[in-house]
Amino acid sequence: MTDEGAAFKLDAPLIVQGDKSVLLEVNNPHYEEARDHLARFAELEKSPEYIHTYRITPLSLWNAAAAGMTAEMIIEGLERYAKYPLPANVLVDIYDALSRYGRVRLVPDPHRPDRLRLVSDDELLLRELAVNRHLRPFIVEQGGPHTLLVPAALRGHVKQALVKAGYPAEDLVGYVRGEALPLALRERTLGGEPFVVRDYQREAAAVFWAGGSKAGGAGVVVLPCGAGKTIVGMAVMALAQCYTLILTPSTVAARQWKAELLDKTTLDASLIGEYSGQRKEIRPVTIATYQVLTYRKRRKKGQKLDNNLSLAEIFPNFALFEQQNWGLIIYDEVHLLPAPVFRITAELQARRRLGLTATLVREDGREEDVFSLIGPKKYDVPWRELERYGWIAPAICYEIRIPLPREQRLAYVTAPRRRKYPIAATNPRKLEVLDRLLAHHRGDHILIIGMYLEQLQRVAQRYGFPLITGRTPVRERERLFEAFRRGEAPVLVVSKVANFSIDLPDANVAIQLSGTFGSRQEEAQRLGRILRPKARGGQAHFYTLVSRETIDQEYSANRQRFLTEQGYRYLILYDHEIPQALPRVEEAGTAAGKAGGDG
DNA sequence: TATGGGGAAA
DNA sequence: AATAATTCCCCATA
Repeated sequence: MTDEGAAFKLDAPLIVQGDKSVLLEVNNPHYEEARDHLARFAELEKSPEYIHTYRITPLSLWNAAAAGMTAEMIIEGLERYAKYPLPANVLVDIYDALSRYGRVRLVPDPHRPDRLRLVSDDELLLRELAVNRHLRPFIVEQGGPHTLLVPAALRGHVKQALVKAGYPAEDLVGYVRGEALPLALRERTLGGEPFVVRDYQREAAAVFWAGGSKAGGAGVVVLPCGAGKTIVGMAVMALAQCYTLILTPSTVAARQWKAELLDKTTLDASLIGEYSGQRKEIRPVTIATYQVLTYRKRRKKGQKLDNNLSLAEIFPNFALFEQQNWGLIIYDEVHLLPAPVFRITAELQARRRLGLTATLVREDGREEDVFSLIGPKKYDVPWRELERYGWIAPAICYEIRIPLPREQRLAYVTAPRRRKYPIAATNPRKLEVLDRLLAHHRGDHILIIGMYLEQLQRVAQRYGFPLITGRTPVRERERLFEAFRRGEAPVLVVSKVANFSIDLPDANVAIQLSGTFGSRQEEAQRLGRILRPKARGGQAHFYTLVSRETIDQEYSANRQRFLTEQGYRYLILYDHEIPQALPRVEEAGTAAGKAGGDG
């Protein structure tokens, strides 16, 4: 740092621009501190090799405000890490956004249970909102100079409108208690291991719960993969002591929740139900999949539009929300929440809602709905905090660029658009690099992942590794996973077998031969779930092999962003640098990931 | 109660 | 935007 008060600090990592984008230098010694600060109030937009771009938006600032940040904290941090003085308009906009948060409050109307009062000290603001095009449809009447009256049933819709209008409300209407359900966290798991809730997990639960007050009870806890979001959920359940509905992205996740609840809480198995395609149990604690909820009756030929149908008619399983007096609804992986569940959530504003996720960014861009309908961000923890205590150890990610041999190159350039990707993805030179990576990682637990079955079959045959695809029966999968876990079959070739969730064993190396078109978001999440560092100290590695100068390489840009968002280091290497540029396996744990591979 | 086909999702 | 594989749901059949 140069002397204070100076206009330029050229060794600082950030450039804050007038359009509210923020550039962050990756190779700066203060990169990690600056990233941890930025991540609290800005969204990562792009993350190529050297410069990451973040964007400060009203929504990202409101989330920061909800999690307890002030404008001063945000600005102080920006000033600390910025090369140049902050543009004046950025300062103004930060103060402005933070001052807007909570300037209007939604409170009960003591005389009319069917009404809510939208109140503010700012008379003029209320007048403005009364005629605002988003909000106007919901206003029943003016209830005095500091009050607008809105229908209680439209609580969620009113909050959505207020976000659109630029004045997110603090919701102080309160919640129903729900049917009581006594439960506690256990001090030892079923296996007899001591079970201790980590400080940040306890704190996240406490901040969400806010002593049971109306100020708490709805919002999102953001924690990286592997940081124990389920435990935060259980800790909240232990505070709430009520019937709880848990929504998860898959049946496997649902069963993991059940196993965790049995393992770490005093709940008896008879109190926990699974509501999925296979089972329809409704118990005091019920775990349902998003998919079973969003199931629609097949439409008859004649009827095309759902216009005249109520939500409950379109989605018969939404009835679940009414079948118990739920006091708490937990939305696991809230960034994957399907759109129809937002619609029902708008009607459920009187129930406490906890969202759990590693990232607020959604691929469909509906972050606003998470904010207004589930709730704002209540808690997050900087990466380095978690890493320092060894709670998480994100893998190092390598993108290895491999030229396309002349023959395939020819086919590639002449192929129609839709044939290009398969040609690039199945580049035969990828197998040579794979050879070298396998040699480099001899003795490790390696997963080879791809999306073209033919390519995977070739790999499996070449080395005699077992192959698992969607068609592999569950029993067979389990047998192979078990062999993998025991080290009898240290390398497994897998197609994009289902979220990897079927109890896929931990690996410390994953090699992706061809990427998926699906959600990068999910891809990044999966990675967190499967890549655990070997024993203690050993670093986990993720390699993506892409064909150089093809759309294969283009597609990886998105993946990069999501991986960086989840806290992974991302390095780009070229095929001829393998394996020299890789950290040696024995010292991988200590080699801080700077493999030094610049093209 | 298990199995398989069809369809939708994302 | 496009793309391939896979899951999960329901329902029909045994």
